Amino acid sequence: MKVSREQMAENRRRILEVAGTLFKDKGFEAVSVAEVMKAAGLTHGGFYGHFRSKDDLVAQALAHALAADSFDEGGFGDFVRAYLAPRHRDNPDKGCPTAGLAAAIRHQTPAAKAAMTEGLRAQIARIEQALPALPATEKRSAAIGSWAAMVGAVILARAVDDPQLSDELLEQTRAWIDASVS
Amino acid sequence: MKVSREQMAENRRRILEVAGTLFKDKGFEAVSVAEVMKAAGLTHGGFYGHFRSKDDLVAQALAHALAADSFDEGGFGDFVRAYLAPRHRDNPDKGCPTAGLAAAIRHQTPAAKAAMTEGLRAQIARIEQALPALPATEKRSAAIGSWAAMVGAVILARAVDDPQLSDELLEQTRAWIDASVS
DNA sequence: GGCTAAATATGATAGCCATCATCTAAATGT
DNA sequence: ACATTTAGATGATGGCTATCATATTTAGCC
Repeated sequence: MKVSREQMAENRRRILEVAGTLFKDKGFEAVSVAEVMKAAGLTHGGFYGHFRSKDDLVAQALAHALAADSFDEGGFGDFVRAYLAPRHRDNPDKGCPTAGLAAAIRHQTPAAKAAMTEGLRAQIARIEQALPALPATEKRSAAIGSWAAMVGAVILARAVDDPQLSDELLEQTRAWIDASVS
Repeated sequence: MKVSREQMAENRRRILEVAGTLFKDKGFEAVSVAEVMKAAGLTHGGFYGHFRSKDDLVAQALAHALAADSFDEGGFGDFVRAYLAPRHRDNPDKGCPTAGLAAAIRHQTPAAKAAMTEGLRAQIARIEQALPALPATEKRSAAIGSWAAMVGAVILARAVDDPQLSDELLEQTRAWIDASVS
């Protein structure tokens, strides 16, 4: 049945939202179009009214998720602490799309790569802003280096079986960033 | 047709090897059992004589790849330079299995996670060995932090569309690690 | 209020893939 | 040399999934 314009717009937004969390949780390939639609409260048929293909959904959901991704107030130290926390590690679906999806982008379409590139650029800029005062050259490398370390640490912490080692990865990476930034 | 014991052992080794490079190149899900067997010079039928399932292959290929992963001579500085090089970024199939596969481990079986855990432990120990003299506490966090940064930087550099930004990610991460370790 | 277009639902279709069954032929042990 | 065992080849099968065709219902417009 047809729905109102706003309904449709909200359906679309919900599809993007739900797709983002599902993708972060299970990966692009492990989530079917039908699953996304069902999670959005719809059936699979309407999908191609909203998106040209699953690849199109992937690219748009990624752009959507990365756009929402921002600094939740607080300074750089708070951000690092929250990012490298067990709570973040243990909830990929609610967490950073870069940590959850960056590695999979390599196998996606150019549009998805473009979205990731923009998201990354923005994130580096945000970190540069938030970083304690430093000479410009050092600031750039501190922003990039610490962001790489944060993303890498969360990915590794999620890949590991042993909770103790996993905790240590987060904690030591935090210590290392703290030490390097001050 | 039956082959000699050694033939079979070598076939098995080749399957593991080839599976490792294919997985690193295209991801676990994008590589079919038949494709692995074909790349190893066999047909798909014999597969289940060697492995219980594709998941079993994944776990064993991962363990195999991580075991081969070692320090190619040289000190810590040389290692970081080679790891954060365009050559490494551009050849995932020949590169570090951690950078290529760590993020996908989260969706794999417990056996695969165990293999990754062991590989990671060994790698951290190797870095601790290679690291310039430092107090023990700092050494541990430097090993973990720099490894997280290296893995994260390569993953991000591979996810990005813009070659200039990608190069910068590698270069600045290297600079940041250099600065932090000395 | 009725007409039309559009959003979603229902119901195929076709391709891919992991796994299994069966066959073939060569290696191994006697 | 022969019998037996077994690695690998060939050829299904069943399940899943992206995508498309068609039907239905209702919003948006006159």
